[in-house]
Amino acid sequence: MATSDTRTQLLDAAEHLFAENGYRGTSIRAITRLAGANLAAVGYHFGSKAELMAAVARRVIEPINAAQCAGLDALLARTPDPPVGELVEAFAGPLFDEMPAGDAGGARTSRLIVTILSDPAEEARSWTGAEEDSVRERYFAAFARVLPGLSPEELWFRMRGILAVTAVDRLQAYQLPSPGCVSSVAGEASRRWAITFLTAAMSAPPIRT
Amino acid sequence: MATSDTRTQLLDAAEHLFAENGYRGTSIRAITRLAGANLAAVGYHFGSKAELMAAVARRVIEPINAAQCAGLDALLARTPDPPVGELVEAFAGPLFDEMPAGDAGGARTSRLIVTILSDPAEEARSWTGAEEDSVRERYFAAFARVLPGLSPEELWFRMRGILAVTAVDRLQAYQLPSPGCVSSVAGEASRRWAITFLTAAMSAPPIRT
DNA sequence: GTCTATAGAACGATAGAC
DNA sequence: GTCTATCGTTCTATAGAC
Repeated sequence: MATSDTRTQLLDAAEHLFAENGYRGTSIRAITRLAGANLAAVGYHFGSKAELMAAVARRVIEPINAAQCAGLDALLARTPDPPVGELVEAFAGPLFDEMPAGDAGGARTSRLIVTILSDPAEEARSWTGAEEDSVRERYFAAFARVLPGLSPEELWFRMRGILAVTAVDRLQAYQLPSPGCVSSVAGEASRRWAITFLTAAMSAPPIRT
Repeated sequence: MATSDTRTQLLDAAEHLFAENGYRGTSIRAITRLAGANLAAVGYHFGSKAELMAAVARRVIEPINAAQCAGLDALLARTPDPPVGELVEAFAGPLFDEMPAGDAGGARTSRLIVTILSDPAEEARSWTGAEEDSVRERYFAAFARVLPGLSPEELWFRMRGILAVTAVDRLQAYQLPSPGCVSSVAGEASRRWAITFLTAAMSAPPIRT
């Protein structure tokens, strides 16, 4: 791999800094400094700062997508009507699992995903692709089948609720001061809390329209 | 009020642009241009861009806080153990209500709140104050009373879930492409969906530790 | 209280030597 | 594939006239 260990170093550094400071809060100068590379390296390897961010987003999102997809396949192979809780777990679980790349992982990756989903920069519109959309549509169909009373609109609202709770979880833990009696949270407990919380929420009776 | 209609114009313009483009994505040049004011006006009236944002945040958050507070008072005046659903409504409802300032309101205000809560800029740490913390602690105590089986940590997780679902709702609606069969969402329906979703979630049995 | 003018710093991108 | 050097832009903040 003489062909660019630099490329990977840049991806690692960018993932770290974009998660920490957001897209606009991160300069290519800071990225190349952390990566031990030259200022011009981003332009050479990725073309621009926006394309570097797109590559970072792809690398983080791909394993999550694959796990969501595999989980749904495994579930539907057993039965066409899985319990709501197992659907929730297959959909939300991968968002809590450790990411292969990066060091401390968890919290920072969560923050990166929130950045990808919510950064107001115009460039952000191209950070996610058609694959994520198709996975979400497959889950949408599966949920619709086991929750037949829900209108498509309310079901879509609930699925966005899953994303909100899982993606924002650690971000808000990081920013909001908690009441004195609350000790710091363990990652694995947080995963089970989320599945419980969201399974009950998804199973709520539909609104009468 | 010869003494500065400009001040209000700046607040309105800043609220609009910060919600649309985030803190770093908004320049004081854009703010003063939209406000019809001079470039130096921000420095004169607020001291700096960061202090302007703090003022914007205060103006948006204050009525929400007051409504949350009043709702809890009214509830506890009736009974010390209100139903979970009414606690959820008193806590989350104000986040859905129209804001007095600003024009089109709803969706943009939601995005502004997400910016306030999640902007990675270091300045953002001072955008919320002690009052919001104390309101959250009062709700925390009320929820703890009617949901006695929950550990403080799991309860705190669930309260952050409420904030995540309500605050992120319209933001994600704005950014994620929805499945084809989902038509665009009405604001008032979204409020009832959220209360239903969150009441069921808060009422879920606790995790065995 | 409003304006012009500018200081001073940071940024993304790239041309061209090696 | 890596580096230096720099161009052109944009930003916040502020000094000083009115």
